[in-house]
Amino acid sequence: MLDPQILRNDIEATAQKLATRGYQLDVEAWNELEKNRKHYQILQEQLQNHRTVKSKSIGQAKAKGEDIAPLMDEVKAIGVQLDEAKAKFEEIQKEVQKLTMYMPNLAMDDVPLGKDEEDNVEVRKWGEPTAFDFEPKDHVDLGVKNGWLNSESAAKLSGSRFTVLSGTIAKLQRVLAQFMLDTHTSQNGYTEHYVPFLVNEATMTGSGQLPKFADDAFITTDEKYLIPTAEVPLTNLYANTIIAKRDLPVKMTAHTPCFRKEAGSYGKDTRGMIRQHQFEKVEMVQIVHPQDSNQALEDMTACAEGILKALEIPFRTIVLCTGDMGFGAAKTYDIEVWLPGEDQYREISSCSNCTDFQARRMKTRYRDENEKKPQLVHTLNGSGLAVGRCLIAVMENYQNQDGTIRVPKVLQPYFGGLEVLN
RNA sequence: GGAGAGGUGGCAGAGCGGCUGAAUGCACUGGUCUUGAAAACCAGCAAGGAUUAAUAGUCCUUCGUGGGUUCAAAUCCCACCCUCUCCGCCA
Repeated sequence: MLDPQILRNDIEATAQKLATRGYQLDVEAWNELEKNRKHYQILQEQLQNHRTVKSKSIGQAKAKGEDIAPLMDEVKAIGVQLDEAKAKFEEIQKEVQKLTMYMPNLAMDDVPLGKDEEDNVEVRKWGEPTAFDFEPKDHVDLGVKNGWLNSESAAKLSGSRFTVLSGTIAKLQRVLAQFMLDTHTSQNGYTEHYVPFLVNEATMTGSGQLPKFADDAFITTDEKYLIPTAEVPLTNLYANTIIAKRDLPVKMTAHTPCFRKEAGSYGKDTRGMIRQHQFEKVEMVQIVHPQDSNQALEDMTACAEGILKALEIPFRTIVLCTGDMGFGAAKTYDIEVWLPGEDQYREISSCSNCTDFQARRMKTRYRDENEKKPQLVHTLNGSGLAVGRCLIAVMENYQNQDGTIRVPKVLQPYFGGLEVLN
């Protein structure tokens, strides 16, 4: 949610900024709505005040043994007016809510302007696309050939966009997640958490998935949502909380499955396990002082990159343009890993600074002795990394001509020294 | 799933129709005392919102959530949610 103050006092500039993100705000209609809001809010509060004052005088009159009948009639009349004003105000508030809850965050000034992924800008590149002296296969061919990967079985069990992993590849995925978690907790200062995979509506709203993206999430019969990312439970751990300034920054990580309907991507990435309804991810979340969020984004992105460097897999990092960023983000870096099977870079991590956008929805604040009131924190989240896609990246980059896969050096201890999977 | 108890400020905990945004204690902040600290004593200390140039003042809201009764609700009624204890079931 945006700061209501800027929507009142700086509507023109805000509308322009929103436009860079593909959100068209009808300024005239907004101003009209805002005018009404102000009128009815003031009216309602005044009537409320009148009633309270009069009601109290009834108590006093009664104590003195005076006749209270005329006073009671008067208060009753105020009550009727109040109910009317209240109803009107609530109606307006609902409209305001409807607009503000669907407005994306504002982009930071250094985010490149653009319409879609075509306008994203590469900021750095690590390594060169892996060279092979044979024609590299993609993860599907490698997986099916070795009995590691089976989408027919998954379809039988569940439907499309699911995969069954078997044998050493199933273990490789587990090991990758563990390696990531170990790295973030022992080297990067994150605290590991185990969190619920089903959350309530308030939690999904706090981090921005609802109400706008209801169609992307799986909902259970008792109104719980399957988490689309661990960002949701991790960030909301601090919903409705005032954090002491000395406890910032909070750095959390978790390994969870993620569930997504992929409603908007029919026919896209249907081959293999690039885009699934269920996938594993290690997530990083930071809650920081507003002054520190820019630096925290750089640090977090470096932590995600660090995993790929340790695995020795080539990647590049891009900064998303205004039009391609997610709803709650003010600035986002995507890390794209090289996939020989596709002969292109594919997203494996997305690290975002959400500034105070989620904090305002969640009411997450920090207390500074120098400030009179608690202030909103900034929140950040980033994949560190998408485990399923990382599995693909290892398979494709570490493949041998005979279809076996070499184990990256840093993972070998997890396999008891094993160097090749077959 | 069944029975019972309960949800009040950062925490603990009173209040059970108007004088209660809420006693008291702890924690926290400032001060007195002290070489310094502790103790003691004094003072302060909820959040959100509207208005406003204002972090000045004024006003509104909030005692789990949502409804209801009433001139007036933390306090009475109803529904729901959550927590705890016991029983049942179960990895």
